[in-house]
Parts: sequence; C-alpha cells; structure tokens
Amino acid sequence: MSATKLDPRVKRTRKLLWDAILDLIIEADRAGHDLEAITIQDIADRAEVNRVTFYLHYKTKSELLGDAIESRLSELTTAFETSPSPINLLESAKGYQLLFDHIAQYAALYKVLLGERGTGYVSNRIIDYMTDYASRQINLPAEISGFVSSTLLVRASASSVVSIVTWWLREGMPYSPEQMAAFCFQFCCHGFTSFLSPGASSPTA
Amino acid sequence: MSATKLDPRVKRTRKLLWDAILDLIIEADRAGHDLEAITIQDIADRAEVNRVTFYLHYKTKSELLGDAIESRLSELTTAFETSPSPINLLESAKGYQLLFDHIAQYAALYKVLLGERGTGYVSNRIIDYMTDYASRQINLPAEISGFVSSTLLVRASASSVVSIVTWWLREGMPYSPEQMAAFCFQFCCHGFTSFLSPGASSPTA
Amino acid sequence: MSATKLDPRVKRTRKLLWDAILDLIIEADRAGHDLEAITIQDIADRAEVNRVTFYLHYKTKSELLGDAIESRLSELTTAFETSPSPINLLESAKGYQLLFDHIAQYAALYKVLLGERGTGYVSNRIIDYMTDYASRQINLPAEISGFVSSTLLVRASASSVVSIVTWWLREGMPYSPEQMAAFCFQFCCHGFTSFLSPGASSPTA
Amino acid sequence: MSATKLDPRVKRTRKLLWDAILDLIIEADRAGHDLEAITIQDIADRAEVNRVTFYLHYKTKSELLGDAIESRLSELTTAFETSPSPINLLESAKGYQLLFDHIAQYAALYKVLLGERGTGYVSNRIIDYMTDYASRQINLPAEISGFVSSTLLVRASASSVVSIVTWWLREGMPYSPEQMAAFCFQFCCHGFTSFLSPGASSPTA
DNA sequence: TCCTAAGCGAGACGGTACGTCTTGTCTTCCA
DNA sequence: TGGAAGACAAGACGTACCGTCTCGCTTAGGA
Repeated sequence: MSATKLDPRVKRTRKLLWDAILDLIIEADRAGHDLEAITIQDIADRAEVNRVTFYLHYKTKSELLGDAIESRLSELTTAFETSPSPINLLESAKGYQLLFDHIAQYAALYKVLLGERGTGYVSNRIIDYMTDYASRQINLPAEISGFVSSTLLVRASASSVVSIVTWWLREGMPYSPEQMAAFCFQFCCHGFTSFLSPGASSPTA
Repeated sequence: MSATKLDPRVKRTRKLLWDAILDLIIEADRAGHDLEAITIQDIADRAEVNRVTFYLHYKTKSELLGDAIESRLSELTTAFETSPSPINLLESAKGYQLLFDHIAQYAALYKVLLGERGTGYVSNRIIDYMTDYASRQINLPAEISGFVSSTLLVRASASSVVSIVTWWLREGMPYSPEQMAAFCFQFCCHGFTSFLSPGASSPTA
Repeated sequence: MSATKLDPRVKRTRKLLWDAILDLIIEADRAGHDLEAITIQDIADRAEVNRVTFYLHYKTKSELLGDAIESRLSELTTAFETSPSPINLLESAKGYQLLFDHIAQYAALYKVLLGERGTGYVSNRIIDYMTDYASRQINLPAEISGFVSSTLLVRASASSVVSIVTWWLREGMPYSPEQMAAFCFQFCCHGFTSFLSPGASSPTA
Repeated sequence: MSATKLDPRVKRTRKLLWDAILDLIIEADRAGHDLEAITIQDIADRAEVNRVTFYLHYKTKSELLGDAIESRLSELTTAFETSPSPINLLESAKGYQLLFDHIAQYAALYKVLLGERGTGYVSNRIIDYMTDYASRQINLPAEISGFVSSTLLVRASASSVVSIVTWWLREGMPYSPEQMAAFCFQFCCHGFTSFLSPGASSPTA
C-alpha cells in the first residue's frame, strides 16, 4: 500500500524467507518435530540469508509465518474474487470446489498448518474469509429461529468445512476434491441426517 | 496403571504441577502472551516446587500439559459413562448438554486451549472421544450415500460441535449452555438450511 | 607526503573525524564509559558524515585516533622546535614549562588519554619525543656509572615526567603549570631526597 | 572475606578462567593482536568452560582480568608483608629487589600489561600499593619544600619505578633484577644528576 | 533403633537459541 | 570523484531457558 516501491533485494529476501519457513514446516512435520522447534537460524540457513537479515524484515517467527501464509491464501481469495459468475455457497458446490482445489495444491503445507501441531491461525483465517464472503452473498436476517444469530450459523458452517478439510488431509485425501466439495455442500445445507435417509436427495444425483 | 501405589508426595507434586500449568495458561492468555512463552521455571515457581523436580516427573511441558488436560477431560467422559440412561446424539440434546456444561465449568481454560493460541490437541481429544462414543451408540453402515464413510460423517459432525464450542467461548458465551446444546443438536442433524425455512421443526418445539 | 594536493573535501572530512573522536573520548570518559565503547557509527554521527565515508579514509578506529592525536601533539613538538633559545632539560625548567602549558591547554583530552582508561600510546609518544630531544641536546656518554645506559637514564626521567603529568591531571591540576614544571625539573635532576633536606637547593630559589 | 566457603567447583572454574585470560593476553601480544580482540568465547574455549559459565562469575572481561591480576599481584604484596625485617624504600634496595624479582617471574605477562597495549590498570595498582606502603613506612610531613605534597613526591617516585620496570621489560630485560633494583634505589633517592658526577656515591658502594 | 532408600531443594554447569550491536563490504544514486 | 543511503554477511555480545549432574537434607518403612 506504500507509495514507495520496495527495493528488489528486499522483495527477493522476503520471498526466500517465505519459502524457507514453509518448506521447513513441512519437513519438521514429516520428521515428527514440533513447529516451535524450527529456529530462526534454521530459516536463515535454508533461505541462504544471514540470521541478522531475518530481523531486518521480521520481529518474530510468527510474523514471518503470517506473511508467508498470506501469500498462499491470497491465491484462494483471488480465485473467489475473480470468479466469472457469483458464488453462492448455498446453491452450488462451486465455492467448495475452489477451496478443495486450492488445499489439494498445497496439501503438504495445509496438512501441517491445519493439523494437530498447527495453531488455529490458519483455520481462523479461512473461516473468517468464508464467513465474510458468505455473509456478503447470502444476506440473511440478523436473528433466526428464535435465538441464533445468522453470524453464528454461517460461522459454524464455515468451521465445519474447515474441520472436514482437516480430516480429509489427515486421512491422506481418500476422496477427490470434487467428492469432498459435494459432501461439504450437502453437509452444510442439510446436515448429518440428510445422509441417512436412503432416498435422500444426493447433491451428485 | 502400575500395581504399586504412588507415593503420596508424588501425587501431591503432580497435582501442584497440573494446577500450576493450567493457571499459567489462563494467565498467559489474558496477558496476551504465547503459550510457548510459559517456561518450566515458571511452572515450578508457581507450583512452589524445584525446577529439577519437574524433570523427576515429566520429560516435557507437553507431557505435563497432556496429563493436566486429561485430568480435566476425564470429568467429561465420566459424565458420559455414568449417565443413567444411554445417550444418543441423534435423538436428544442431552449429550451436547453434558458437553456445554463441562465447558462452561472450565470456560477460562477451554477458551485458551481451543482458541487461536491453542494447539489442536484438545479439540482432537474431544473430537476423538465424541466420535468413538457416537460410533458405539449409533452403529451406522460403513458406507453411506455412495462414497462417504460413516466415520467421516460422525467425525465431521463432532468437529462442527467443537467449532461451535470454540466460537461460543470466543464470543464470551452469549447464550446459555441449554441454548447451545439445542442449536448443536439441530445443526448436526438437519444442517444449515433447517434454520432458514420459517416452519422448520425447532428442536425446542 | 604525497605530491598531489588533497581534495579540500577530503581535508574537511578528516578534520571532522578528528574532532569527532577527540570530543567523544572526552565525553565517554565523563560518562564513565570505556573508550572501546565508542563505535565508528558514533564517530560518523558526531562528524555528520556517513559511516561508509569513515572507511574511505581509515581502516580502523586506532588509525583515526593516531592521526587525530598527532595533530594535537604536533603543536607541542612545534613549540620545542621553534623555541628561540635551545632548551636544555637539565639546566632550566623551560622545557617542562612548554610541556605543562600544552597539557593544560588540552587538559580534558590528555586526562583521558593518559589516564587509567588510556592505552599507553600517548605516553609513549611523549616519552619518545622527550627522550629523543633530550639526547640530542645533552649528549651523554653511552655508559654511565658502571652499568646503566644513558638512554635508560634519560628515558626513565622522561617517564617520570609523564607519570607526574598523569598524576597532576588525575588530581584535578591542583598546582599551576609553573609549579609543576619546577617540581619536575628538581625531581628529575636531584631525585626524591632533594625535597627532604630542609635547606635543599630549591630550583626556584 | 565471606564466611561461607566457596564451592570447590566455583574455585576451580575461576582458576581456569584466570589462567585462560592471562595466557591469551600473552599470546595475543606475541601475535601482534590487540588485547580487546580477545573474545569471551576465546577465554571460555581456552578455559574449557562454557561461555555462559563465564557470565556466572564475571560481568565483563575487565572484571575477570582484574581478579586474575590480583591473584598475581597478591604474591608481590605477600612478599612485602611477610618480610622478616621492615622494608624502607629510602634506605635499601631490598623493596625494589622484591619488585623486580616478582616482575621477572612473570615477565611475559607484565610485559604486555605494562606495555603500550596495556591499560594503565596494572601500573596504577602497583603504584597505589607502593605509595601506600611507602607512606606507612616513611612518615613524611604533609607539605614539603613550599608547595609539593608528600603524597605527590612518593607517588611520583613510585611512578618512575613502574616506568623503569616497563622500560626494562620492553628492552628485553638487558640487566639483572639486582642491577635494576640498585638503579631504581639510586634514581629515586638522588635523581638523574646523581649518575652524572663521576665520583657520585653509587648505591652499591 | 538405626538406617537406608526415595523425594525433594539447591546450585553449578554445558549447551542452544535468542535478539541486538558493530563491523566491513557492496551497490545505487546524487552533486 | 566524493559522499549519502541502505542492504547485507559475519560474528560477538549478554541473556534466557533447558536438561543433567552432584550434594545434602528430610522422612518414612524395614532390619
């Protein structure tokens, strides 16, 4: 947002740091280590940058991680914003499809960030975005069904979607993104029991 | 599990450590600090125990935290196991009621453990338990609706419940445990859209 | 010594650096800091010069300090060289007078350079000069009194003078330069005991 | 002076640190390096001690150096204090003899500490001690010869002695400690000119 | 009754990482 | 060309925490 263009060296260094921390996160997980065990020296080494240089750009590891994650997530939000037709999460599986495609693309990374060792930061960012986006599209009354706020409803649904994503990654992605998108669509709209009645309207039908 | 009875001093020391870490977690959150910032020295100081004594009982902070959390969660599982009538999560809100009552009792603690600074460990433990319990009670076919495994279905629902719990805590518990239990019940069974149709069967009806 | 005249900008920059380091030395001492604690950045800031510019002129702080000190000491040597009558350190207090006058003029600076925090560099430069000068004037035999070389004798006397200067500065210059010059003259020529015998020939008499 | 006996491990560690820094000082000088160039890591490495352990005992390098030097100097002061007969610096060369013997024993070390790279600390400590000792032995009137305080006189003499020691070390100890002690004795008592008159009373006579 | 084994406090220490500071080099751009 | 401005590598700094060890005290149970 700043008017002054960034020094290309600065841009390059930050990119190196982003790639380094995201790589290391995946590796640490594979090796069964804790994410906190990644040191700033590790990041600097991997980025082939002096440790002090890290501090020229970021105060803390989480600050760097935040930036690095944003650069990934922005690809997802861009997909939503640039969709040719508007995306309604209650009327088609398209939005869920975009989500699962994006997750699948960076599966190794999201597996860690959303997994048991993750910190809730990423899931919250995704939930926040989906809640905002859906609220803009759907336009619900403030209060529904006596007591629940529509925000709670939307947010709870978004949370379930992220939970499902997390489960999917943990299980090794046993279904295709299309199948998962379809499942999410049905689950969000019609809930658990919609899967139980034999003649239920399957979204794939 | 050991046959030999524990030395009462050992028991006392561990209890002191449990209380210490759980207290410190709540305080750290209030002060805006990161949970990782709690040091073993902090815990020992708070427990009024020598730092070395910590190492006589636990290898790592997480090991202690695990034990400490288990001692809390066991109250919840005991509530489920000792219920006079069987609890079916698809037929009544009772199970959700037990859950929200328990969470409410230790709200400050769970707010942190399930919040953005939490580590996914606690939510996973709760999801695991609810999934196991529900699977035992409900007994579904392995495959439903063409592709989804019943485990996914149950787990996804459990995840949504935890997501809702998390939201409730973050928002400062704006509704009563009864209201939340009812909402969860309806949401899990009938999904998002069940709240939208005006004449929908409200679970409180 | 170079034939090519120095760029006036260069001359100016060096002068700025000299003044900066000498000022900072005095301030550091007043503040109770160590001389080593003065950084090149400090010097550049004080000289209102970019830090990199320092490196265009000097490799190290000591190199700069050496140059800066030389520019001060050259005033003293000039006073000796341009004296209308020759200066004999064994026959009058005049040489000592020149020395103490010069020291008094830059007392704050010499107090540091010769003091406990100093490095021996300055005292050695002064002793060297006085020894050289005295040897040229006095022309002693190489060996005196059986074993001592005349150089030792001259040098030891010069050292005592510097020691006395140092003491004088540390004590806050309790006597006038004239008194100190007289004292040095007597002390060098006749030693400690010359002050003890009541009727001793005082050099001021 | 503390009533509580020191932990023998502590004693050992400090001794290791003393030896390390004194060794390194000599080596640094031989290699032409600056004393400031000795890092705390260097000292710790040489002492075969962890760097952090250094900080358990000393705040700064100079603090350690101070202690290390004291342990050397205490040998000299012990020699003075335990002398069977009282030592009068105006009546015999014995005191000077003790000094030069001690210096000779640790010549390599004192050569550096008193040399151009030294910091004035050591010479001041020696001068302080000799001034104190002499003042106690000799008992002079406060004011002598019109203006000079007896302290100045004693101190100036002590300074000359140290200057002579310094010169002796720098020149590679060209005379024996006995010769130097004799020279100091004569120089202090009778001054420069006492060496010039051919029939002057030599102190060895 | 002693005594002996376990729990624990206390402190020294090796080791890793931290965040900061200074140094020296480089590159770009301006007067 | 001299100098300003800024990015960066390199390495030391002083601090914090960790995990291990050794010592010495207490206390309870078995000889």
